[in-house]
Amino acid sequence: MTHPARRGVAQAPLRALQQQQHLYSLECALTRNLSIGTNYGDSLVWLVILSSPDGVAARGVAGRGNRESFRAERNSRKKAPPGYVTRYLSSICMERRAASAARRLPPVARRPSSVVRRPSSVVRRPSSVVRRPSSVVLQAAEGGGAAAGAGGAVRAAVPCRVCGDKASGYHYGVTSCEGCKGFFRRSIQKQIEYRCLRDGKCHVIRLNRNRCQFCRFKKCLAVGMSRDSVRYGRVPKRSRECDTMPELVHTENEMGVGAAPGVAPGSAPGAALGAAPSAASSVAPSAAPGSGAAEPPAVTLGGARSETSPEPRAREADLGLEARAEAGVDADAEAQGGGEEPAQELARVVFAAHCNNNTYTDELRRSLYNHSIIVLDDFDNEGDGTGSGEAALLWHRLAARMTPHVHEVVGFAKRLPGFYALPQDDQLILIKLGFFEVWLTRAARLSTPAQLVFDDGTAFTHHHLEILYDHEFAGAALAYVAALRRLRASEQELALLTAGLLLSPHRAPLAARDRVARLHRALDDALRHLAREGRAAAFAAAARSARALGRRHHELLWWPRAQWRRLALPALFAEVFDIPKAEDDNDAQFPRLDTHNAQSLN
Amino acid sequence: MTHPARRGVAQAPLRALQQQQHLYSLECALTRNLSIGTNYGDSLVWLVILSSPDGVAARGVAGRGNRESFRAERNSRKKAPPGYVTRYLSSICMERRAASAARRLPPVARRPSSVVRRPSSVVRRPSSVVRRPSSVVLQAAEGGGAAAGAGGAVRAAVPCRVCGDKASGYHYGVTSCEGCKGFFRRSIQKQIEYRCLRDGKCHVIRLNRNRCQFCRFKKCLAVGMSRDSVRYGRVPKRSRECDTMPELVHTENEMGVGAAPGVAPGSAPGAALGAAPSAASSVAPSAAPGSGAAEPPAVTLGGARSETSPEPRAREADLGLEARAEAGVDADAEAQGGGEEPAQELARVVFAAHCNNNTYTDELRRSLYNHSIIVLDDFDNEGDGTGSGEAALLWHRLAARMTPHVHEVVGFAKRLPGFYALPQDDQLILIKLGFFEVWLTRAARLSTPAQLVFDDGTAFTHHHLEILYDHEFAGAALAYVAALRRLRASEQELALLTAGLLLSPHRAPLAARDRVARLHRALDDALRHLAREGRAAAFAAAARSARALGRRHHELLWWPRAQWRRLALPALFAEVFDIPKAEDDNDAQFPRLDTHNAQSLN
DNA sequence: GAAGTAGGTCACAAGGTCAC
DNA sequence: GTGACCTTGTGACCTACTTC
Ligand SMILES: [Zn+2]
Ligand SMILES: [Zn+2]
Ligand SMILES: [Zn+2]
Ligand SMILES: [Zn+2]
Repeated sequence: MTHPARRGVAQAPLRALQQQQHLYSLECALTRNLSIGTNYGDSLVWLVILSSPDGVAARGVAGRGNRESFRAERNSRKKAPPGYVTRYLSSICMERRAASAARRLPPVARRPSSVVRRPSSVVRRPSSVVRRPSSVVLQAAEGGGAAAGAGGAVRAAVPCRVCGDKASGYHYGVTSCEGCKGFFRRSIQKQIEYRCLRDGKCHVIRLNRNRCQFCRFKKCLAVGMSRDSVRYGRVPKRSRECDTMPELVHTENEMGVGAAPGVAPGSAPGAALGAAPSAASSVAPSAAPGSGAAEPPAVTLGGARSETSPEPRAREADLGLEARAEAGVDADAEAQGGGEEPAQELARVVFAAHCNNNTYTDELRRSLYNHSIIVLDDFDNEGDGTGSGEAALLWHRLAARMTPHVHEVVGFAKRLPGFYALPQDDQLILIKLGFFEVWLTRAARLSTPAQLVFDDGTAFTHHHLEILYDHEFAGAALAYVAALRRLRASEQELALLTAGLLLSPHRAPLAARDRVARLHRALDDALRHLAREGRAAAFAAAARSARALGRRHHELLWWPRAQWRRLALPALFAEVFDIPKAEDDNDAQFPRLDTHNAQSLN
Repeated sequence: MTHPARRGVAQAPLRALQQQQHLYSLECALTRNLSIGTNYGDSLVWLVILSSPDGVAARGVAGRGNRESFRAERNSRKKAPPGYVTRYLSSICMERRAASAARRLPPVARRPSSVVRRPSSVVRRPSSVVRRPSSVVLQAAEGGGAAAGAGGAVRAAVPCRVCGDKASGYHYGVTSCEGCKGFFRRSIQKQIEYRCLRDGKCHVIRLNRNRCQFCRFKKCLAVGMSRDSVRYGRVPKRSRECDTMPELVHTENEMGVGAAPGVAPGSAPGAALGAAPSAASSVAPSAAPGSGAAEPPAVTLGGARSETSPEPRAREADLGLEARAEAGVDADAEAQGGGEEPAQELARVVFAAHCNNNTYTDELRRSLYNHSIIVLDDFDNEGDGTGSGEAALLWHRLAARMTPHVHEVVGFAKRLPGFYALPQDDQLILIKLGFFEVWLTRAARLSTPAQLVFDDGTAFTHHHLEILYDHEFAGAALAYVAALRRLRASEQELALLTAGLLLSPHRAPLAARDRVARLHRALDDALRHLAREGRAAAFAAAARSARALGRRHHELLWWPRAQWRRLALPALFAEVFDIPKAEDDNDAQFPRLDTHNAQSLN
């Protein structure tokens, strides 16, 4: 665990005290829960509260058998030059044995040929140190092999998440090319200040990546490059793909909800998995139309909708299925827990988890509205001059209100059947990437089509969201909220919906993807069972929208990531969103992007 | 649950806080504290890793049906339906009883406070053991649902003493991860000489362990890694828990220290562990990093003196270590609650309350400094133009870090003998007006004469304070902090001092002023008793300073009070400081008069 | 044997280089 | 400034060996 995946996604500072006693009783936990209601600060409390005796760790990996090893590992020989690909689509099968055995095999003789290599370079190295010949050799070998493989053809290269060029490995936490790797390194080494001459929305692709440093760097941050995400050393064996699940990782950013045209800067096809070909294909289409001048983005866009479901499943846009809520949804009433069928059983458990870890209730909403607490802060009337300052303030306001919910979501997740048994890294990944989606979904309860209302009665309007993120996202988020409201989902449905968002098997590098997929399916079934009629489709659409928003949100985090030092956001908040923070490093700081255009206040 | 409660809470967090809290058993409280202790505690990783769903144990995916596993779940849920609601109100009632009952008994019970307390430390491992990660198999074990109840099997991941990553075993005498093990091996194999590019105080954690070899190696040595500490072969049956002991070693180079001896920054004095010392010495020279140059020297604290106390229990002891020794207080020691004289008895109770509700411990301080986490945000380098914007941001940063402590102070107050019996309004007043003073006093533990350090490692300098308040106040606050540090107060003394600040009879409109006065006097006596010599006078002076600061602070709050709408600070924070907030005007539901309530008290 | 660690291995990525 | 190429450190896994 830990390693690769987590490293990338997770930042774990406080590990220091790892130990934890456990003597809390459930009572205690529940009780404690009460206090959480309030905002802020409960943080730590939760930690303990939820702890179980023995603390822990349930790491996944099925009990006995490792589930059959699917394709027996593609053998040690790395396929294409870069073997990283695999990393993303990790698999669970942990057959240590098998793997090792395999690897142990013919290490394949690496021919020393290359040793000779250009002497010149060697010479200049001042560093004394004994140099390991072996490595050199290897490298050389690699090179050669790679070339060959490439020629072999099909092994399509994995694309750089930033510019789409052929990636050379996993750099700074992201599959990227040499160019972007170098660029990012230089950027963080010296305090460079970039500036975009245009609107700060340049599309970054291989052909024009050097045209706007600002946007390139921004993109780097958006896809998650960070010094904190570096992964050293050999990549854990386990990460191997198994059951395909071609779900692309990120990539398609539909986010269609808002109806707004997706921006899709993130493009960077996540690599359809072993399907080198597939990846290629995905690209192709795009290329065709645009003639490729400078718009690879088109790709994503197109992909957005198409993607998996060609069928009429309500597009998120239509999420607004409206649909009468009645539908006897509350069926759940039979909580009496008799021997019901699994779906119901599951629904009940999830619902319980939801109730115990959620503050955005209808009741709260009523309370807020009743007292007409909803307050639109007249923030905007204030100094708008300093775009950056405004954004900073807003991020803090957001963080202050969102942070407490991290605990809730974690608590919720932990009570979801099967979640706790997943590898810890997976748990972290799921939470980090799913948090926003779940939060937004929950917040929808309180919100209105025009504003996102927090549990303390304050709210953010489209204007605020626009400053925080960008115009499109603001619109999409509010649209999602509105659509969800129109759905009039019951708490039970919401519970299942959010649970599904959390246990989303599509998240990038999940080690136990299949298990997650199974859990997800179960949740899906339960939701479908609960929501009769067309509502099921509506929920599915909502989930898609939420995911798209989540992906986009993740990218839009580039701003706070770049400004982290100045913002100094709450630790937990920073952690969930992979925003660097003081504890993480003492030196290197990110270059400051000029905040102006950086923001999409246009 | 939650909801209902939350509603209430939302309206009056503080009040709610007060009311609840109590029903937790001491156990619970203590436990909770644990996590809090580390402050850092609030990390996502921790949230996920350390806890398990409430009591529910992890359950693997059952053979085939996830459904299966799902089913298992519920028994844990003792309360019927998601018992939401009601919980809040009832709890309040109950708590009344419970509270009184609790209070009534001899505080004695608090036994192991010491033991439990200190989180990080050591003892942790309840169960068996450290299972090396490699044994993946083991991990998998939990597959069966049944396991849950048993609670067996699951073991927490043991952290690397050097970087906090997951340890893979006991290497070179220290529980460490593969990375650190390999790093240390290479380091001692080839005589490498590392150099720190900074001040030699880099915080070493998984995320940045590769950024500074010098500091990593230093840390390795500090925690006791050494070639001759190796332990071969199977581990003797029972010797288990011992290996953790070493803990204290560390390098506590409290600020003061660092500068001092110029040498061995890390020095790892005590090195409770065997081997370490020798190694350490060897390093120091090479590095001689700090060379004192840029240290925050001045600080009086001789710090280094530190522990050495071999015995295990000492650890948390160091908590109060210093003074404590002489005072013979040794609180816990006598936990057995013998019939001591009232003053001591009181001191003990207060100390316990303090320990259970305070994050600003010496340990944390050591940890922060040790890792030189202290980060001066370069905020000021940013746009200073917008004074207002800057201030707003700073207020948010302050609030984000201060808010969590409101809970602590409330918790502390509630455990103070007599406090809970006071009229609720008095309780509120005391807390509202005393909070800042108590907080500042506690924060002094971490701070330096030049900056106010928060528990997340970030800090505010005079400059920042000046922006928040004003020049004079900034200076006075820092001066107070410095003075307090010079006093070298033990935790026991600090506990009594802060208790006195809280139970200050001079606060404006107290209904039960006389009672408060009485309580205050008792505390005062206890403090005087504890602090012999002239220290008593010093403490009295400190208390006066604190009060003065508190008053001034209250006045200086005019700014955030006036700007509340734009700031939208966290609810709890706003409440303690009587800053208007959205919910407040609901009754009036309309106008936003800025200054509005605020002056309720005083 | 079983349990458990030092050391070795070598896939991999951070950084440095230096023609462009 | 960029990025193909190279050097070197890292750390996941193993093997060999030690101690119970
Ligand atoms: Zn690229
Ligand atoms: Zn641009
Ligand atoms: Zn380590
Ligand atoms: Zn260093």
